[in-house]
Amino acid sequence: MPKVGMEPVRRKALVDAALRVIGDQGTLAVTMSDIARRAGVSPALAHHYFGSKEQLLIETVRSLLRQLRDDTVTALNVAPTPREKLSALIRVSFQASQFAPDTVAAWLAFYSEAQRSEDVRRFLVVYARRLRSNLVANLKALCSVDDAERIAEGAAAMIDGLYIRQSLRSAPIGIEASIALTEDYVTSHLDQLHRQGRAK
Amino acid sequence: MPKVGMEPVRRKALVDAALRVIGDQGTLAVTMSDIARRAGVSPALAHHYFGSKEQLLIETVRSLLRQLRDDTVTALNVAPTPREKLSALIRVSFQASQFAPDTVAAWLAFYSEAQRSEDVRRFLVVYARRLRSNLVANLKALCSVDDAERIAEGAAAMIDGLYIRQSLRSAPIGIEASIALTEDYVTSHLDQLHRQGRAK
DNA sequence: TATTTTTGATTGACTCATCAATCAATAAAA
DNA sequence: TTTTATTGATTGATGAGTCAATCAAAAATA
Repeated sequence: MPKVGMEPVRRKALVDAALRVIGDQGTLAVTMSDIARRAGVSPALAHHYFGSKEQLLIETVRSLLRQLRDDTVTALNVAPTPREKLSALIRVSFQASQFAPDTVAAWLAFYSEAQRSEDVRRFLVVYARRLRSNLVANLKALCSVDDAERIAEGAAAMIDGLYIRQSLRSAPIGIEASIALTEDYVTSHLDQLHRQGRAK
Repeated sequence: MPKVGMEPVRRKALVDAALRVIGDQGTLAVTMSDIARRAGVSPALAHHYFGSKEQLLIETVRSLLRQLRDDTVTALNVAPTPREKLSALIRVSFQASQFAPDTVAAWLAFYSEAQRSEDVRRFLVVYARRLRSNLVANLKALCSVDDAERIAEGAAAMIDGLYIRQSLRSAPIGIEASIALTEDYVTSHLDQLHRQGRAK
């Protein structure tokens, strides 16, 4: 069995397994055994490569965020105009992979963990800032900085809120409806500024 | 010490203590000992009255929701017109007691727990439905049912989203700003319908 | 009124299970 | 042979839940 060069393979397998287990159980209170079993290795190996559960969890948030960032960069590159970039940002937030019940559950778990772990909190703050600044940057092309910041704040809140409500699975809102609602928010506010002669 | 009729006193003290400890630590993974200590009794007594940790936690969500419901009823009674009732609903959501960091942390923890506990989930679904139906009921007086449902969905999402973002304490949005953003959302959409002649 | 009995309140000590973390041992490649 | 990968076995800590025993108020009885 033992082959050389397994480290990166195992690390990735363990991080992926962690995300799946966390999504499944909807909590960070999963055991190293659960994660290791899902990754097909022994718990001891997980400790060997990550040192501690905390560290594995941190790598897991990091990985989730990296995925989202990469998707965002790609989507932004494809969209030509500021207005289309705004739509792209919204679409990426609700894309299937992000909006799947398991992923939503994992996000929620990380938000909760951020109350305790300064490291996890820092990562989530980075995500919040990035979304906000992407929105502001493109809104600025369409209205004043002040208005851009206000609209960005609202849109970001609406995106996060739709996630939370998705997590309850009571009246599943659906990807399309979520996108429409957020698009509508942005459009409606930009239109309003337009009528008031405050748009660019 | 032992006096008769302590049961209701202890139950309340324990539920209150649970909420405080959960808010403090930002997680439901608190020990019965922590809760009992905060309530000034032994862990055994907590078990005696609630049977299990799960049950104490359920009573705690129930209590949080009851508080919110009572505040909502009061606020709605004071507001005379539908439009003012809408403002009242928004204001209650962000009132100081609900928006305090500890309370926000507790809400988040419960949302996360809802992924596991069907009981907790049910309570949160009730909250979500109640907010939605209160919003719809008053919006219906101002626009069509379809529009009312759409706007209610958006406003509810925005409220929940502002909570989440509050929990990160990165760029604290503040009570006033949160209320303004949500008010703005409702006003702006109602105005839009008005211009399109779709308002009542 | 004085005494006994009953009952609710309360806890310390204990059990049992779980889990993160460690480590010594093994196996395969280099 | 040295290094890397891997695990089974073990440990130490923690925490939920149980239980038998204690204490004092209240109720019943004399």
